[in-house]
Formats: sequence, structure tokens, C-alpha cells
Amino acid sequence: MIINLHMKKKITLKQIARELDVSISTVSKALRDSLEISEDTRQKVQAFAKFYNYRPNNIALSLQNQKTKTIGVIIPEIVHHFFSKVIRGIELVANKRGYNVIIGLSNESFDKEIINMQMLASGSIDGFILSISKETLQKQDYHHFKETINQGMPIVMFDRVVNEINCDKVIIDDLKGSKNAVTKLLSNGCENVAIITTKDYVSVGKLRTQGYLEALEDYKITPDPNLILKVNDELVSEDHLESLEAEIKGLFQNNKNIDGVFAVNELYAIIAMKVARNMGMKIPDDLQVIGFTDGVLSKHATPSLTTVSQHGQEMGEKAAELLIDNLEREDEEEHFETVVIETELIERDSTK
Amino acid sequence: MIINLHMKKKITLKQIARELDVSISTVSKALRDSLEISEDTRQKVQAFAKFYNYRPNNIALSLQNQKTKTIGVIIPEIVHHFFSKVIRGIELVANKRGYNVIIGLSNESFDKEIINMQMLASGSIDGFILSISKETLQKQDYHHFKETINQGMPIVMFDRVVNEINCDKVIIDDLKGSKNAVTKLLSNGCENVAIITTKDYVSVGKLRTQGYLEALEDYKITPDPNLILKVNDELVSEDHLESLEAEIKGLFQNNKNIDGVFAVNELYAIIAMKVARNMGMKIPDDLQVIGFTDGVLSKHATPSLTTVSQHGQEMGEKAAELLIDNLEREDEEEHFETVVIETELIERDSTK
DNA sequence: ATTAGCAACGAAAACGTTTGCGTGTTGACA
DNA sequence: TGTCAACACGCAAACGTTTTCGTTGCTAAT
Repeated sequence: MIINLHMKKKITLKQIARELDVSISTVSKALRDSLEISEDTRQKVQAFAKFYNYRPNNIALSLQNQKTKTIGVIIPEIVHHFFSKVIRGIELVANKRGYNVIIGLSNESFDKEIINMQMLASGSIDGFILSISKETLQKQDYHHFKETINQGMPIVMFDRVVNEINCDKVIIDDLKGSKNAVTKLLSNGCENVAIITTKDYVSVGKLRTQGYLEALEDYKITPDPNLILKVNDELVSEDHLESLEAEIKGLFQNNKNIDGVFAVNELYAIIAMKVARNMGMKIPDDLQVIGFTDGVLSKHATPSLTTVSQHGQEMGEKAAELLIDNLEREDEEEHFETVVIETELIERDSTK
Repeated sequence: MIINLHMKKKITLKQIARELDVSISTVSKALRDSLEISEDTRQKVQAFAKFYNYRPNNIALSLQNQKTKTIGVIIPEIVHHFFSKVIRGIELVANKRGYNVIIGLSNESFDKEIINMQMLASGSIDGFILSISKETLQKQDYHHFKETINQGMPIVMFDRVVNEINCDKVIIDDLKGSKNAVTKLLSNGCENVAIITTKDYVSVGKLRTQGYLEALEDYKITPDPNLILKVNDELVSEDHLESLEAEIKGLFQNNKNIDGVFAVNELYAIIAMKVARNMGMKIPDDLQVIGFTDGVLSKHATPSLTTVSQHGQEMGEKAAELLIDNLEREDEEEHFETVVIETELIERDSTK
């Protein structure tokens, strides 16, 4: 970068001290309104500092205080309505409490998750907020979380959490949320409710399936294995929409009596509606559909989709609160919370 | 945080030095495979360091090198498909080139934009990638950008840029993109094409309107002011969807002859389709619609929406490349690029 | 025997802060 | 005049690195 004439480089305490012919400590104290410094020099220093737009160097402060006032967030994917809402929540309270947010994307990969955590853990941040990648969940290898915690760096997990790790957690009651949703379908008169879910290693998929089963049980309905579609996760990756459609189409064709669908995420629900419509079914008359997550798709689909809202932003806010509380706690006893964010059934036009 | 017995705190050079009874510099050199150090002690040090999982402290390195290897991103909103795609692009190349990404949200507010930039500019980052907030564009007050640049911190702007500031920029050819879209409508037989756009102070809104006008001109059509709807931006804030709908409904009712709509963003297009359908119009038979941006809504709407893709991820990648190139450039002559990312008309079912 | 040269290591500065403590200069008071 | 506060300020350490420049002790060559 060329040094223009009008370029005001960042100024340091040392430079101010030299210009004003005082010591560095005097400048520092003057700027912090220390009583040790005379009114005279204090004003002189402050005026000078203001004129040159002095700001303390964060890096130096971090090195000194052994705190960065920065929290690291590791998420599997950012192009995702839920995760971006969580980030917004995190950013909101982090900023309010004087913290910055630094983002790492695991891209659902075990290795990238580790790499990212190592980079950030080397001094850049004070603590983590994260949601575990699918690959990690599949491998069930959580040593990097344990090591991080053992090094004294706190972690807050959200949404995709795991019992093996002892730390603060923010989750939704997946079981209750999905049970509510399915109950809604049943009370609306559905007699053959199908579920479109994921493989069991994704904890949320498993729990939501369980909620589905419990709702059926309450209504004395024996679950029909044919009505439980466990979609291959890899198929959702943008490209394989057709195979996803095909799977769902198969579900409908093999079970002509389906009159209700509960999908564990938004996309599955939207696709299900599309497929059903193409097969001549009317929504919500012939088929009622409920999805999970509070994305844009649900709101603007036709018909708009009844859905279980996860309150992503609230999750982010709570996670940040937990982490920062932990970071700033004076009394040092260890105690971890698991906060459950209430879900909410947002009724729209895909149900009666 | 309580000190558990199994807690391995982060270890420093100094501690390694003390344990092995050598000097700090010896440890440092040994770890960096310096020739000054004997094979013997080198192996001893490296083994010890590996055992205790030593990692150099980023903060100390930053202070020393006067570089943080971190880039700051300021965006107006993160719960937005376009911006999250850009971030993904930034993160991708940043990580590949050894940089971290720290996020600040302006929330479309002038003040928050400034606050955020000041926080990050105080040593935390090496350079900025940003998209200007609406309020800033409205105020036309860009002093904070100028000051940042004058302090020697490079900025790359994307999407919402401004001529007054001399820096690297990544934009799309809004004019060309929208002209293409409108031309498509016209060549498809539309005779009365309306545009749903924003107030002019949002540069992209202005340019896209201009593209609309040029396309009409090519077809020797005199623009009808009644067909140009400039929506009040504040109405888009999630809550005011009804007023947005009402405005668009008014457009259709007052101009029964409309057979084509070009909307400067995805949401406007989706709402327009919804309103039209409610008024009994068939898409694409009675009305053809094209939107702008490559969001999820377009893809999964019914009918799916023909749209001008902005290639958000590519924009992010390019912005990061420009910034890091600038940061790592040795020869210091100043030269700023403005990269134009090509748009792409993705044809789907809302056009013939 | 002297010395040049080399191998192996340590001391110290630097990055920008904050802060406990030491020190010098006042003035008042006995 | 001597004593002692109070006041205003500077010194230096500390945070964790890297790197330049010594400083040893030894070997080999003159």
C-alpha cells in the first residue's frame, strides 16, 4: 500500500507519548481518566488522542488480558435459513455484550470441523458455539470437543448436540414438537399419516421420528413401516432433488391412503406438496402437510406450509448468553445447562 | 472454570523452555526446523511440543507481524440467501488461503455499520469486505469508508457499491441482467411489462430500472409510468407483507393489460405471482414473471420462478481473492479493480 | 600455540497495552 | 529548617512470539 500524503496511519500510545513528551504510561492513564494524572496533561493527552482518532489496539489488549472478546461459531452450512437465524441471534447478544463473532464452516465435514476449531482455538477466541457436522455425528468421534474443553475453552452446542460431551447446550424439544405436529394432523382427521425423515444418526431426525410414533400411540394407531420414509441425506445436496422427488413419489404411489404428511424439514415438506399436487391431490383437502423449521419456503409456498418453528434466532441468543455468562463468571464452579427452546406450531394453509 | 485434574491448559514456548532447560529462542527455532539447532535438541523439543499439543498463540503472532490473517465482513443482513452465499464464497477462499472470517451485521443501519467497522478496525482484522447498508446509501455519508482506507486498511465492496469510494469492487451488471430479463419477456410476446422495483437510492434498484427502460426502448415501446412500481423498502421487513401485497394488487387492478412482470428481487416476484393467481390469472399463460437473485424461493415456488442469478458465491470468492491479493501484494502501487460477475437468466416455469 | 571458523545456543528487542510501584517535586506545618 | 503528605509522573514487567545478534566451546588449520 502506497503511503499517500493524506494517510493517517493508526497511532499508538508510544507515538502520542513521544509527541507530547511524556511517558507511555502517562498517556495510557490519562486516557483512562486515572486520578494519578493532572487535569492539565489529561486534557492535553485526550485532545491529542481524539484528534488523531486513537483507538487501543485490540490485539495488544487480547495478549495482555488473555481474552479476545471474540466468540467462535462453527456451523455445518451457512446457506441455510435456520443457521443464519441462529447466527443473527448470536451476533445480536454478542455485540450487545461487547463481543465479536468469528465464523467457521465445517461444510458437514469432520476434518474441516477439526481444522477450523484448531485454527480458532489457538488464541483467536474465548469460546465456541457450534452445531455438530453430520460426518462427525456419523463417526461418533468427539475427541476434538473434549480436548478443546480440557484446554479450558468453553463450548456451547446447539441443535445438533451429543450426550457424550459435558457442556452447555441449547436445543429444541424435537420430540414434543413433532408429537404436537402429528397430533395436530390426527386431530384434524387424518387417519394415515406418513413421516418423511432422515437416517437415525442425525439425532434430530431420530427424535422427530420418535415424536411421530408417540403421537400415533396416543391415538391407538399401530405405526405402519411403509409410511415411514427415511431419506438418504446425501440426496438433499441441491443436485439430487429428482431422486428425492422420486422417493417421495414412490411413497405416495405405494400408499394411496395417505392423507397426512409430517416432514422433518422444510424442503421435504415442500417437495411432498409438489409431488402430491402433481398426482392430483388437493392440499389441504386430500392431504394435509406439516413441516419442520421456520424457513422462507414455508411462508411463501402455495399453499403456505404449516410448520413447527424452531425459533432459530432465540436459540442463537440463548447460546450466546450461556457462553458469555460462562466466560465472565467469577465463581469457578462448573455447572452446565441444557436449555430447551419451546417450539411453536405455526398454522397456515397446508392444514385444515 | 475449575481446574480439573485432567485439564491440559494451553502450553507456551516459555513453559516448554523451562521444562527442557533450554532458552525460549531455542525452542522456537527447534520447532521451526532451524539449522542452528542440533538434531538432538530439535527432536527432543518437537517431541515434547507434540505431546503437549503445542500451537503457537495467534494473538502473539498477530501482534508481532502486525497482521491478523483475518478478514472482516460487514453485511446488512445475514438471514438472506444472497448474502449467505456470498459469505460462503468468502469463507471458502479465505480458508484456502489461511485466513479467518469475522462477521459484522449492520442491520441496514448507518450507526451499526460504523460501530462494527470501528471495533474490527482496531487491530482485529487486516481488511474489509462489505456491502453498504441502505441507511448509509440514503445518507450518502461515506466518511467512515474513507477514513478506514486512509488508515491503510483495504476495503472490497460488493453488490451495493458507491462511486465516491476508490477501492476494489465486485458487482454484477445489474443493467445488463435486467435488460436481458425484460428482453426475454418482450421476445416471449409480452406487450405490457411492469416492473416492481425499489426507491432509487438503492443503486441496484436504480440500475435495474434502467435496464428495464433500455429493453423497452429496444422494442420501441414508450414506458408507461403506471407500470413502474417503486415499493417503499421499509415495507419488506417481514411484517408489512400485507401492504406490499396491497401495493402490487393495486398495480394489477389499475392496469388490467399487464402480461409481464419483472421484479428486482425474489420476494417481489413471488408475491406478484401470488397476487396474480388470486386475481385469477394463469402463469405463465396470462402473465409471465421474472425475478432477480438466486434464492430458494425461486426454485421451489409454484410455478418455479424464472430468475436472474447473481452468483453470490462467486462474488464472495472474487471479493476475497481481490482483498487477499491486495493484502499480500509486495509492490506497493495502488490500483483498484472493479470486477463484474456475469448474471445468468435461469429459465423456469414462470415464463413461456 | 595461535586463530579462524563453525556449531549450538542464549539474550534481548520488538509488537501495544495496562498497572503496581518507585521517585521526584511541591507545599504546609511544626 | 526539617518532616511528611500529597501529587504527578516514569519505570518496568507481563502477555507469547520471532529474529537478530552476540557468546560460548570446540575443531582444525597455520
